[in-house]
Amino acid sequence: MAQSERIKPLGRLLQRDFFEAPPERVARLLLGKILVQRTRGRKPIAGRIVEVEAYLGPHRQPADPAAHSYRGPTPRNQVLFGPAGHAYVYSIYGRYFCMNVTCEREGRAGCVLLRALEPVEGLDQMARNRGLDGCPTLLASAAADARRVGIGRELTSGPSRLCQALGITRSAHNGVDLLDPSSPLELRDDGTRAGRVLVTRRIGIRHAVELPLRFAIAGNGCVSGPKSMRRASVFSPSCSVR
DNA sequence: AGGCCGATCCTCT
DNA sequence: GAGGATCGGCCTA
Repeated sequence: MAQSERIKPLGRLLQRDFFEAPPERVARLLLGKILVQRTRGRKPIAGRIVEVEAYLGPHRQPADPAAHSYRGPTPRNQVLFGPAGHAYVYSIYGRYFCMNVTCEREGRAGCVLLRALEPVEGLDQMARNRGLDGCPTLLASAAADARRVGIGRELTSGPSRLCQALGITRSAHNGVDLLDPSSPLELRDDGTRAGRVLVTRRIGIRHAVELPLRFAIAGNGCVSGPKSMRRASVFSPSCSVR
């Protein structure tokens, strides 16, 4: 009974064909899904995906010069050219990691960057992983007030923050299959609908700045970025909120 | 609320 | 040898 109660709220594993589609499509579909991190002998850590960005493979026309795959396969990005539904984890600025989900068939390097989660399970462990456990006030209110107070933003709002909260690293997680029940990282569907979706330009890039490839659950308090990037008017009217 | 800055190191040119 | 899909602290207002 305790087992089924623990597993049920995290839903069922996603299927491969879910990811064998263009990244713009997979990005929207991933909103509301759950990322679960399992470590042997530890309780699972889980968060709901509330913000993502799509990066297009070099086979696309026009190309996406902001994508890591833009100049073709290299040792770092080879996972992107492999099969769909795997984790591409890379290090950035010497201190942090970011996690992507691979899309499309093998040979096509589209992917989706996870930019923010809403904490679902293991909030205390997230706080420890983020180094926030020195603050008793934050820890005490974390579980109950995650949505209202904003501890959720501190924990998992940002591509590197969410990796830190879930203990995701390149050495441990780059290339893992997200659809394998024995994998340390899983993507699951508990039936939650994303609702209205905010569409904007992508954050923090220098090339192809104008493309509307960032997707977030409209109004969700865990979405990252400055306030201007969390409102409905950031991009052209035709693609702001759907 | 928003802007600037430094940390810090791996990857590719 | 340059630069980056970031973050947190500090500043101004």
